[in-house]
Amino acid sequence: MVPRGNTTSSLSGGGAFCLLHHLHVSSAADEHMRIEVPMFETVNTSVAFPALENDILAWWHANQIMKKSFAAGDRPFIFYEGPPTANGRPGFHHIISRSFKDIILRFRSMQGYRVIGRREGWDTHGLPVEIEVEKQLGFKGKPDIEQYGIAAFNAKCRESVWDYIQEWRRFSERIAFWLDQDDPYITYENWYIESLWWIFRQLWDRNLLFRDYKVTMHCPRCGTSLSDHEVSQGFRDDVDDPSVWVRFRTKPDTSMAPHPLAAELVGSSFVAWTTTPWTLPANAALAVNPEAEYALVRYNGGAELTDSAGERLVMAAALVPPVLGEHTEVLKRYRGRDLVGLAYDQLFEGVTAPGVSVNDENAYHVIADEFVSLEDGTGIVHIAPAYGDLEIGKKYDLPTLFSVDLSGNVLPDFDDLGFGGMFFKEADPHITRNLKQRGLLLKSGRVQHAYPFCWRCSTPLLYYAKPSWYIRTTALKQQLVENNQRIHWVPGHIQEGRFGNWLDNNIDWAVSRERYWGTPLPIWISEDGSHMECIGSLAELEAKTGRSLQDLDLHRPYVDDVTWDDPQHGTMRRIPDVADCWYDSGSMQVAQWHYPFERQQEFEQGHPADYICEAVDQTRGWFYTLHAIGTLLFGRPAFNNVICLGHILDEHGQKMSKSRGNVIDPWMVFSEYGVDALRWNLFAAAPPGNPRRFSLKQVAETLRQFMLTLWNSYAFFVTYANLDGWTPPKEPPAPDSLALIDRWALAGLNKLVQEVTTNLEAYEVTPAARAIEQFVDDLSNWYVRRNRRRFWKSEADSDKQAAYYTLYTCLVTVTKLSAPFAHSSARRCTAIWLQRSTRTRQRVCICRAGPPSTRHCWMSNW
RNA sequence: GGGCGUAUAGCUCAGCUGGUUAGAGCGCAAUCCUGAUAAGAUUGAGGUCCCUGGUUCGAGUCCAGGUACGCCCA
Repeated sequence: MVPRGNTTSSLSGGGAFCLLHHLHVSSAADEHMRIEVPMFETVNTSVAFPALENDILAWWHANQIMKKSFAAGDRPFIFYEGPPTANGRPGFHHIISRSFKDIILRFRSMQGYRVIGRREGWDTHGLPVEIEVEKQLGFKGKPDIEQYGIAAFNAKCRESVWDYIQEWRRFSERIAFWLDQDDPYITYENWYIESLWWIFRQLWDRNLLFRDYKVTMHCPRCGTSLSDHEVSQGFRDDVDDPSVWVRFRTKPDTSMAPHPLAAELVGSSFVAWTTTPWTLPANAALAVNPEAEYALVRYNGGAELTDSAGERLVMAAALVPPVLGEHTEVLKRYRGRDLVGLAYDQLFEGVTAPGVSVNDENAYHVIADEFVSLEDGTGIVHIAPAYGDLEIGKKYDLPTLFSVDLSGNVLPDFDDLGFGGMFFKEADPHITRNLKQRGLLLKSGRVQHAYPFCWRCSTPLLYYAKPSWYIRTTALKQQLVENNQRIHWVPGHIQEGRFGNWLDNNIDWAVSRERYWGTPLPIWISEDGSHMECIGSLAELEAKTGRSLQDLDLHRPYVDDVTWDDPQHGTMRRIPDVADCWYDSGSMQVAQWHYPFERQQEFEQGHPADYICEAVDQTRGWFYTLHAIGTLLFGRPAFNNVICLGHILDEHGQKMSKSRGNVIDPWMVFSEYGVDALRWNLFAAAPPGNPRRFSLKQVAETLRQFMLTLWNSYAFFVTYANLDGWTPPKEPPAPDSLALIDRWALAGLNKLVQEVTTNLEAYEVTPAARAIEQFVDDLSNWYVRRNRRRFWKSEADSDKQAAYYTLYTCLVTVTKLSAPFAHSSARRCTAIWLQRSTRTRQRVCICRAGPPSTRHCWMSNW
């Protein structure tokens, strides 16, 4: 029979007790009633762990164990919960991160710490949410949203983030991950946003928040720039793209002081290579490497040269053979810098941004710059400032010309040429054909290379020069690097490796998004564009407008309606941008307390975190934004210890994904094997930093090899202890009354306690779990087997007492040690020990049972 | 193209600062045991420690180059 005591009452009234031989109940009226109850609750060897775990869950609920546990402890231990978004279901990988979070927190609780920050956190803003709602409403892009109305759209977003909240809670509870549900931090709350504004204001005041025209990766479908970490998630190798070599015909120089080479190059062409024909109408210059050698060659379309055949082309000398083949004749050689200033005929009529007049004096000339490489292409680079070459454009004062708009469609100016209005990728062949018809296409082909796509919607991205807001992280790069040295990383190589390298190559953080559902950037700009203000609190905004804004929803569109008149600069209006949602989550170190407006003490006590844990994909996500904001605001790291988890793979080493159909349903595992076996397997099977091959076979094996071995060791003990009416002695027996093998077991136990404690304190979970496994194996298959006769014999001599004492001590201690790992079963077992040994019928939560102790005499005397 | 990581028995993994004949569990074969066991004991089969070169008296371990895979960056 499975023990089913999910309440205290079932323990006293359970039928199991009637089976015991020594049970004798005298009159209830008798004050000195002798109840020879069995000391230990009987243990069923055919235990069903899932049922047992559910009983424990019910008991937790009934007795508010979670709350009691949160309130216990004195020394603070700070944890930051990385907020998930509840608009998707919790999956298998969440079991790993939540289990690795939980084990450290439980361990620290048992050591007497009070865990701060053990609360739910919900990441509610951002493109992922918007995309989900757009899908739901059948939208294709931003115009649909505008038409639908921002207010209504954002209301949908606000709802949508709670779609799976109940499932998340059920899930977290089932895997025994305790979070305070009554005090969650939610990134869309006004109070949370106010803290985010405060941070922006701090950065603003220190000139760390700025606007700049920079080339961003722009998703034409989502209508927004993507941050680097978003872009990086969408790179695809082997993207098939056009590869075209284009003739740029030299232009006769009719000026007063003609270029020295102009005359001899009349009638020849520069050859440039590109994989993005759609940028050619935006061409503003051609760039050569100043030091490289260029050649004027005669070329006859690849055919053998005859006396007068062929055209004359200019390109890097070293690249002539790979590009043009062997049938060429070099007529002349030049240094790159000698070509500077030569003019060429523009391919298309350039289009400037509406209302912008540009100086095109410098356009359509050759420039020279070190960045030009000779590794591929022709050594002559086509420059389109608007689509990636903005820095060069600035440097050489080139006009910024456009060929496609922010929706990715070719501008209507090109309607006459037949490709106006086309999506830029579709326009490629039309542009190529146009060049061919005009004799400007030297050759074309296809190329496989890496190209970025939107990580959400798989639309090819555009490099696009747009005004954006940045956090100037590069200004504190040195400090970012130094603070990283103070963080304890598990596994250690992340520190110098992945994270360290990322910091070494730090670039400013593009923090603005031209979207709707997010934290509005608290920047107001005057009508004439000459004056900007950053608002750091609601009170400040009220002061500006002179009215109460207590009922204002700080989201768009409501916040956009808040304006005021500046006496010098006219009406101040908010810029339309919202914040990158990584800014929201990275700021939780401040905003989860609504600091500095409320809960100042909790913030001060709770920064930095002692411990965080997420998967390796957060290196450039949450780990980074936490670190960046911590360093920018407070000059110190935001966290001191971090376990960085590898990804979960299926048993064949393939990534688990819906499309592959190899996703394991967590609930199936819970009901089949139970959470404890699963958790134990995750802790013990492989180090957490490695990618993890997972199979159900492994869980089954953990259940058999470890869980049941431990359980049955209990069962053995309970069976005989109850038969003998054995009770734990108040004082441990003298070491010399113990048999050698007893002392061997206790010494091993002693070592185990130290090993597990040391490892968990170093955030090394796997060695700790493996040590327990080894000990349990030794205990069951060596100690118990060797000593069975001592428990069987009828006389209750000191030898028997010693055996009971030894086994009891080992089991109780192992139970405590394993409580942070496999909480339900451990707690279940502990209930058996503790409640009976103290003769109370109160169940005691093992987290509050105190840490396991070591006895030095065991170490020295066996 | 660059960075980080991984590569040890059929499978999952140990092998610390170089040091006898490279280990464990599972799986496999045989024998035994089983009065807590979904167990266990003993024995056995099973290894080019990814490859190549180098340092060394000695390399799974250190160095260089390469291959494959994973993740990240461009």
